Amino acid sequence: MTDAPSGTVLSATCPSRAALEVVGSKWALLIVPLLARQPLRNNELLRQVGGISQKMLTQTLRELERHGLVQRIDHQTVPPHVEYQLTALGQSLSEALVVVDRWAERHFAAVASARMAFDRRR
Amino acid sequence: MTDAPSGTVLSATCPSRAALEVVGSKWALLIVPLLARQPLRNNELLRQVGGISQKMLTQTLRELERHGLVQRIDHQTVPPHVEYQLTALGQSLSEALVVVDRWAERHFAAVASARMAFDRRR
DNA sequence: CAGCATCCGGGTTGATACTG
DNA sequence: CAGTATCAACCCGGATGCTG
Repeated sequence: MTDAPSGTVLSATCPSRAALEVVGSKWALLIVPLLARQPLRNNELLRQVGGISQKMLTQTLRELERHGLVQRIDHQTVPPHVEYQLTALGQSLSEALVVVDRWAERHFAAVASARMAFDRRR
Repeated sequence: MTDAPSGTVLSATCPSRAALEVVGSKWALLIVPLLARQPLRNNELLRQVGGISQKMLTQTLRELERHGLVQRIDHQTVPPHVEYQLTALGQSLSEALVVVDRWAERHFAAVASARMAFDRRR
């Protein structure tokens, strides 16, 4: 990402930026809350997160792992048994996301109707 | 988006999904908190949000407006003077986002070092 | 079961130029 | 100042097929 030319401010500041990248991912937003409940395996995630492809799942999980939010636990058995669970850092994030989730649930209707009203007048 | 085949659950549920789209936008996450402080004009946003292009800015603002989060105020003057400010709905969202922002600021270092450690072992 | 490699179509983004 | 239009580049993400 091109770094902010001077004049950029506060919440748009570099530090938050980097961490916000994590949140920017549509799928991460869905996966983290799921894992907050309990560790899950690849296939379970595949099922529970509707509409995600195997590719995107692995990709997102890797990214979450990379950012220290998720821990990959390979039980080293045949057939393979791998579990994903949140790290302490991941859990702290999930607590923040819960707030957003709650907002989404509470205000979903308002957003939907705003959108319909807006689209109608176009 | 292909809708979730049965078996999908809770936070991955339709309602949250739709509202989460708003949050999914990288730029919205930066713009909303900025507007929470005070209404801003196009150019001010362009400056304060580092790295965004005019196109993306307009596009994101339209989307936020469409979702009922931002209100566009055209003062009908020459030269043009347009301000963007959060609606009540937008402000309620910003409160949720503040939590995420705070998380980002607080845990930025941890994320960064996790990433470096991860990348090193590749 | 978990996951990688590959191909590839389409949506998203940036650059540039132009309008009111 | 605020914004649109256009075009090309790029990357995302799905589908498929294969491995341990």
